[in-house]
Amino acid sequence: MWKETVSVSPPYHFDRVLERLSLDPLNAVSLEKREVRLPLRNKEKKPCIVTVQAAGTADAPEFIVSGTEDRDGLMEEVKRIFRWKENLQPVLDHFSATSLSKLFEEHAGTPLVLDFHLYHCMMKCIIHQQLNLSFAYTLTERFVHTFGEQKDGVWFYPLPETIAKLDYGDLRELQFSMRKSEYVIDTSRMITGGSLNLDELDLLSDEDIMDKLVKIRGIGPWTVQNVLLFGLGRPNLFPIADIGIQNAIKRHFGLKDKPTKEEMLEMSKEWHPYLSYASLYLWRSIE
DNA sequence: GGCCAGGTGATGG
DNA sequence: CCATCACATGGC
Repeated sequence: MWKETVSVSPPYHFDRVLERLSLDPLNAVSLEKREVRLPLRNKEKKPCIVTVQAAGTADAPEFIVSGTEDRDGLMEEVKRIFRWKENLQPVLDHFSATSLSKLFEEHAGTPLVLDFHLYHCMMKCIIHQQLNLSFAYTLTERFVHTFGEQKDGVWFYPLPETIAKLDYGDLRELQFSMRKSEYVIDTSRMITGGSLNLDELDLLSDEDIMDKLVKIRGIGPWTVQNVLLFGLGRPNLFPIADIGIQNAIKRHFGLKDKPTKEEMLEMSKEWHPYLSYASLYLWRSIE
């Protein structure tokens, strides 16, 4: 058993993080205890639960992180997932003079929190394609409950090795479309077969990752942008094709119709180089 | 019941 | 290269 206290640069509003995590029924969040139990894997891919509990405030953020083994490796994972090495103040300053200033006042201190594993992120993005959020969560939940594993009440995503062995029919039974079944299983087979190495992805630029991943059947620009954003934590992504972003912009600016791509590109110019935060807060505004 | 959903690939010009 | 369409199914 290990336990560590970590201080983070303010502002960092962890209760908002928990609130967002709790939207996904798969996450083991306790708003009362101000904590989340994370399903992480150590280097041997063994499931390890790590608990992250808020001990401070948004202006003096502090966390108590605890686990049972592999302290150093898992602490690094927690810091990566919660972006504890970043500082949100420059982001806040940047947006105070933009068309999103009100949004950034409202969500001040909300960090970009990553999915717990890159593979999970990729599968989740494929599953979420072209589905309403509610049904998307249902499908993801079935996927994890059927092929993942549970430990002390925390669900662990399946490994690519497990999914690569499935038949398309196994996912069809969970009400995946045939196409979605193919995308999920075929991509998992590429990973286990060695033609797609997720561990090397973070060494590449956004553009190189885009070029590499869109070649894969079932992975288009929207999916890659989401993987860059929520899988790798890249700071400057704006998923222009995303219906949620479009609706959020329409609402934020009081537009009559959804914005065109050209309008979105134009208004986003002043948001560089922090487009990912603009995207995140726009999403938050309609959740 | 009809339209839309945090898209993508296939097809046809 | 660009426009259009099928895809599966739930939610409203």
